[in-house]
Amino acid sequence: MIDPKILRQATSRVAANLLRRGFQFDTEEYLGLEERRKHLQVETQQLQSERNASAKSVGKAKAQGEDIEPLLAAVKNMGDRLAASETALQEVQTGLRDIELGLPNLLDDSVPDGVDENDNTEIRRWGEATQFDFVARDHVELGEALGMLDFDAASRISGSRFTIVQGPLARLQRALIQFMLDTHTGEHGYEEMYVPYLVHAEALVGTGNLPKFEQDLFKTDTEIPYYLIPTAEVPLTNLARDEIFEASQLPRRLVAHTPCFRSEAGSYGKDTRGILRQHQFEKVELVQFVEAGQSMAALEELTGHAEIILQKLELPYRVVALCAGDVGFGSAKTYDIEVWLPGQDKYREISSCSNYNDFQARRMMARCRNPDTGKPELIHTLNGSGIAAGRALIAVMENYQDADGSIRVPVVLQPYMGGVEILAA
RNA sequence: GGAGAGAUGGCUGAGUGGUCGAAAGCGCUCCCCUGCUAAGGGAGUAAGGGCUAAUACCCCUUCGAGGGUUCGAAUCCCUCUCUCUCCGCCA
Repeated sequence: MIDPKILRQATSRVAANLLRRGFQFDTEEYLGLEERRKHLQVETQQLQSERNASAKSVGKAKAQGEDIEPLLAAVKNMGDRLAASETALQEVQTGLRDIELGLPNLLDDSVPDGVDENDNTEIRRWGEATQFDFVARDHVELGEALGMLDFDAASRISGSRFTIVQGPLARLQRALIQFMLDTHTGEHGYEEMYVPYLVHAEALVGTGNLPKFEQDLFKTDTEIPYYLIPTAEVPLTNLARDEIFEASQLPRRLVAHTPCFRSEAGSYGKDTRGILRQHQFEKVELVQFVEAGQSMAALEELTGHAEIILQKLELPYRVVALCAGDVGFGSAKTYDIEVWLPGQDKYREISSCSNYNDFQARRMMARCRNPDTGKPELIHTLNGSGIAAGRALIAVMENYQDADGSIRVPVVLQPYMGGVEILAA
């Protein structure tokens, strides 16, 4: 959520910023409601104040044994006026909140202009696109030939966009996850967390997934609905909900491995081959809580933490800064890390690192006590994939393939593979 | 799944219709005293919001959440959620 104060004091500036995303902010509607809100709120609070004063005087008179009937008569109609005013106010406030919850975050000034992924800016590259002296196979071909990826079985069990990973390849995915967790906890100062995979709606409102993106989520039809998490960002970031941290507790760095569940509504026909885009995939997620003012530096740092995973795996990648039109709803600035996939002969997203500044913090009341003023202030939240394990598995398969279709195990993963160095049929 | 108890400020814990946003203690902050790794005295110490140039006044809201009764609700009524204890079941 954008700071309501900024919203009402600098409405046109906000609208101009959001327009960079291609988002049309109806300022007329907003300002109209805001004007009504102000009027109604002042009026309601005035009536409440009168109500309180008269109730107090009734109590006082009664305590002194005076006749309270005249007093009661005097305030008789006040209740109705107050109730009407309160109802009207609440309606307007609900309307305003709906608008505010639907507004994307303000973009940071450093975000490049552009409308879609074609306008993203490459920041840096690491490594050289892998070359083979044979025709590179993609992970589907490799996995099926090895007998370690089974799409038919998965579709019989669950339908499309699911996969069965078998044997050593399943272990390789687990090795990737273990390796990532160990690296982030051991070398980057993150605390490992185990978190719920089912959350209630409020948690998703906090991160910005609701109310706008319900169609992307899986939802249970239990009496109290649960949503399957689309990313560990949701439970991890919500750990800051209603908290007031001491400055000494920040920055707080959290990491969790979870499965992620996405309905992929609206992505029909896109990436239908292989395990690139699944309803269920494994991911190691990084989240940071930092003081306002620290978040841009933290974004660089967090992105670096994700990059190191790829460097240690010796997988070539590039980092791109998402352009204004491609930055996600709640993010102020996002870097994507794209790994080289020989099977597709291009770079594909394997991590997305975002600075949400106070956007999520405001929705979930996540604060930190300013040591100078003693007052609570909103923290900034960041998150990034560190990294997507399913896609990392693809990247390892395709970059480490040999002419005979076998797959070498990256050196850093070998300790996690019980000495296995090659996956072969 | 069955039975019972509970949910109050950073913590413990009073408060069953009227100056209660809330006693007391602990903790914390500041000041005073004190020649010693301590004790004593005093003051202060919730969050959100409105108004505003203002982090100044003033005002509103909040005692798990949501409704209701009332001139007035932490206190009474209803619904829900969560926590704890016991029984059953279970990984």
